[in-house]
Amino acid sequence: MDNNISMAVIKRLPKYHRYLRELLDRDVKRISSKELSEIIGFTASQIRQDLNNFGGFGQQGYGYNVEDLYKEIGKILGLTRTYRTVIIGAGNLGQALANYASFGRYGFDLVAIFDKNPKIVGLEINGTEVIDVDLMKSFLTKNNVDIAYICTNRAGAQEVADILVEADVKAIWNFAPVDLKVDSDIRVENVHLIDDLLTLSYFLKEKGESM
Amino acid sequence: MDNNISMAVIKRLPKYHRYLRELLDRDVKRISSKELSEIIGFTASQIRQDLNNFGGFGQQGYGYNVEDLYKEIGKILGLTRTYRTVIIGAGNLGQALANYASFGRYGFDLVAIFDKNPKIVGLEINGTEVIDVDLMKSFLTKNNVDIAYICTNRAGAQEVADILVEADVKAIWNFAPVDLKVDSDIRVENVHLIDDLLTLSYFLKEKGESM
DNA sequence: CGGATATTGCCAAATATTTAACAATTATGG
DNA sequence: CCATAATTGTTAAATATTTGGCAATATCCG
Repeated sequence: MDNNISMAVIKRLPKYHRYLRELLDRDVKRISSKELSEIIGFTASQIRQDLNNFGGFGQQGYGYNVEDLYKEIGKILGLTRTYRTVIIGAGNLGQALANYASFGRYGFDLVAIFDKNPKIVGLEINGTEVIDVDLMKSFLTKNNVDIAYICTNRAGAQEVADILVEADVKAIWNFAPVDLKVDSDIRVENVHLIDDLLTLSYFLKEKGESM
Repeated sequence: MDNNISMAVIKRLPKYHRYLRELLDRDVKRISSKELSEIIGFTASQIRQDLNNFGGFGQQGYGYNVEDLYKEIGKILGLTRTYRTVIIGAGNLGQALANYASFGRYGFDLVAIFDKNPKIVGLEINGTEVIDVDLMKSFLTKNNVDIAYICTNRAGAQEVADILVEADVKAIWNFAPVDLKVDSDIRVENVHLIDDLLTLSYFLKEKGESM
């Protein structure tokens, strides 16, 4: 249906979703591309163009119905169903993600956490059990898992990814500081937190300080 | 000096830095744009064009000296000095960031962690003391701080940001799920982790599953 | 040490993305 | 119920980004 939508547009959709949610919470019923433009920071033209990739959700002379648009974007983003997720690596980051309640609110259900540290295996983190990573493959084949969050260190990440691919997990959200190489029909989002810091320092270096 | 470099280029620099580091670790002395292209996934032409925004680092018939190029990109990214950083909010994410050793390796030194929870105030996390957030402003004015990582919840983030601006912090790395509004001469990177998940679900919804 | 080969830096062409403009349509207020 | 104002969807123009092509120059090897 909606193919050849540019990545630039897709990456803006979550932001629309977020701002519409906020408007909804403030009981705003309607909004024009011009008003939305002022709060979201895109041009009105871009907003109209973006939305029109998916359909004519607005009405001339009126604008967009906030609730309808929110729901439509939710549909486009695939938020009409739930996703089964697992975390691999229960270190600081893995635990932080496990405790992040928001993900659940969007329909991303955490069904298991895997770790190799025997001191952690068996514990519960935010209601989800930590399982020995050696049991991961058998768990994954028995339980249909959609998304895996890789929170291992650099060394373990590729090996984990290979198992995930074999077990037919659909998508990987990778926090290990390496770009994973996987079969092309599995979706991967690599997060390199350090990259953001380097962007900041790029801009900071000029504004000097202690030079 | 190097102004009007496009954001697209700047956002690719950390990736060059990362791959060059890896080549350096593998003792690779020289690399051509063509070879680099194969491992990093950009076109050779783009690599040459990107690098030429900052100077002619290569040599015809030879390619690029890995070590030199790594150092040059480090300079461009501002990695020739250290940056004083603080974390606000010692919840799961704040603690995860505090424990992330890599940041220190790049020269981002954590000098304080702030929290309002009296049970946590006074503790040390990875060698850095947790200080009552009420003392933050006075701390910031006494200690020159470059970058603040906001790891509070949504509600507290904007208030914290206002204090940071007043105390003349140079940059903010914001993990609270809100787009901060700040004075334009302070650099802000907003991280919305949930956005990545929504991008994944966007692509997953088509490939159906439990449909 | 010279010719064949490799490879950059740069410019131009091709694509992609964003912005502007406006006709068509709808709401709104008297 | 009509005239005015608002606002979309869409097309075209303007920008930005990426890719291709190639002269200039350096390496490499016999």
